[in-house]
Amino acid sequence: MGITKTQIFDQQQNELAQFFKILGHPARIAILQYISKQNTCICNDLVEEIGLAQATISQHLKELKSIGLLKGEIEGKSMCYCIDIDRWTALQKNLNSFFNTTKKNCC
Amino acid sequence: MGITKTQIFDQQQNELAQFFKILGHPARIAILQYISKQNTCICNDLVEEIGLAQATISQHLKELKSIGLLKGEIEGKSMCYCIDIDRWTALQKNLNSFFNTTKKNCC
DNA sequence: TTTTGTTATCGTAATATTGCGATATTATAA
DNA sequence: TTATAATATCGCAATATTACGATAACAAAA
Repeated sequence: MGITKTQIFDQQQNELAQFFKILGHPARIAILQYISKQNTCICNDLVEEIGLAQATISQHLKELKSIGLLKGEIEGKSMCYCIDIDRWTALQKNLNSFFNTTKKNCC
Repeated sequence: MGITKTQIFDQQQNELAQFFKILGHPARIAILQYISKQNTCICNDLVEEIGLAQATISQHLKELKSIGLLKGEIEGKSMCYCIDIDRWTALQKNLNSFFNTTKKNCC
């Protein structure tokens, strides 16, 4: 066992859970917060700023990219990772929609 | 390794990540959605509705309770699990605050 | 008191995540 | 071309999560 039974849930539930899951790590929260403070972002900065190994940071960036929250552009010999505003806003809207439609009380 | 280095992040980052993490499972999303549709909630219903074993559902409920999203009241010989509206609203506000303060673009 | 129904907890197996060193890749600089 | 610097990927070890059967706990009904 141990495998999440995604097949018994619908696409909306799986997608929503996936977004939440990716955001559910303090390093990834910290990365997003740090990037949003900068005008440009280089991974190397993050290694010093966050305090995790370069390989680990790279992995977290990859996951944030996987849900479209970050987009990376090659800039010289380093990478410029940026928050994708359109995606960011869409995600926020999505989450709020979940919160607003799922809150009726019962007892 | 494999242990998340919570000590290198601040409380706000860890808490936020914890909320996201708990919401990051389709079964827990489905549970919240189902509860919000009902007027009362009994765990037994959930087992049939969601399609996971009773022990598994109970575990997911426990996690949702751990961040205060659900409160359970004993009602006869079954449990009435409800969404805690105050907590729910506070959490939504919290997440929106994160989204609003963390979105400046760079490139 | 005994039975019955409901939920919680324990123990365990399967899988996923986290983190890092080592190494590959890629682009500029020398 | 050969360094050099930045980022990505691989492989692995440690830990966490997911799921479930078995069983405990507990309250109402018989």
